[in-house]
Amino acid sequence: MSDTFIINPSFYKLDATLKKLRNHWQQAFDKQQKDITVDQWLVMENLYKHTRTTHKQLAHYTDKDITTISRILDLLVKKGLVMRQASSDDRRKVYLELTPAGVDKYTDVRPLVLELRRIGWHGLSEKDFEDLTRILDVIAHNLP
Amino acid sequence: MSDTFIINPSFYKLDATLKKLRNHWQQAFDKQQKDITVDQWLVMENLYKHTRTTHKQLAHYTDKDITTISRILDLLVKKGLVMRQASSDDRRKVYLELTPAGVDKYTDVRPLVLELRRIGWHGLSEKDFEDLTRILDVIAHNLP
DNA sequence: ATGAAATAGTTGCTATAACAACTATTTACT
DNA sequence: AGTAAATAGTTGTTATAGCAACTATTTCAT
Repeated sequence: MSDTFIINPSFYKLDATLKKLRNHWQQAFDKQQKDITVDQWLVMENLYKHTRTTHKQLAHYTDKDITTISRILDLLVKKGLVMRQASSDDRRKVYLELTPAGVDKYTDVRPLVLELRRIGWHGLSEKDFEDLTRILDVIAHNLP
Repeated sequence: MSDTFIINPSFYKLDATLKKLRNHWQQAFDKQQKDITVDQWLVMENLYKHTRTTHKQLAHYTDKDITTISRILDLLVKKGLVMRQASSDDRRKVYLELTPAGVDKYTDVRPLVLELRRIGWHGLSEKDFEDLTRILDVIAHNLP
């Protein structure tokens, strides 16, 4: 990689694209009155996929800080979409579960999310997807 | 783009990589006691490049919300790195300028930033850089 | 010339992000 | 057994992000 590219900002474009993507998703959520944020959706998606999950595991799945997970869950619990259940085998642990209302919310929002992904990838090939994945992996791997 | 890829989360990996990148930069800044955040650095870099800039222009350069710019500048002004100057031709406008201390900070931090970019791009080719740029542009262009 | 609309910037509010400090509990060591 | 270390989770604080509402000023329309 020559210095020409070192001169260019490296995370600026990533940041700008991600913000645009996130805002587009959020506006679509808001327009359809889903009453949920993009990150709350990401958390719920993982709770749907992984049952009997702890805060720590969820933080790993979503690549979020455990403190951030704790606060997002506060909001989801307040909305009645998620339940916290104290573990009996290890009393430090708290298991997380979507409530019936949470499952309803998931099935309600899911089609919109698939459509948004379709829009985001429009005009890109599978090779592009693989390249993007690989490049991001290399960047992440370059960091300790 | 087949449905296989639609199933995969689209912004999750972008978000995860960006967070890792940003944290690595921040930790490097902190370790060398640069006493500045990554986004504050991005703002200063643009103020160095573009003289007599307004808040609005700076928001455009950095792809940040003007309210975010307003608050980042509050911090930079408090640190004595940036000066706000009321415009005489249009009294709504405020011109921004690095103070001498701000220029010193810029020249102090700049080499570290170049090194961090070098690390981030390690193992990637110029073609990778071009592909990444193109793919991100297509994604951004897919959104209204 | 005057009122409406547009523009530049700030402030209030809520959400996400990261670090540090904290509580409670469990595991490991001797 | 008893203490130290590790682990799960919460809370406090600061920064960034975005929206809405606001002030002050300028431009536009008639």
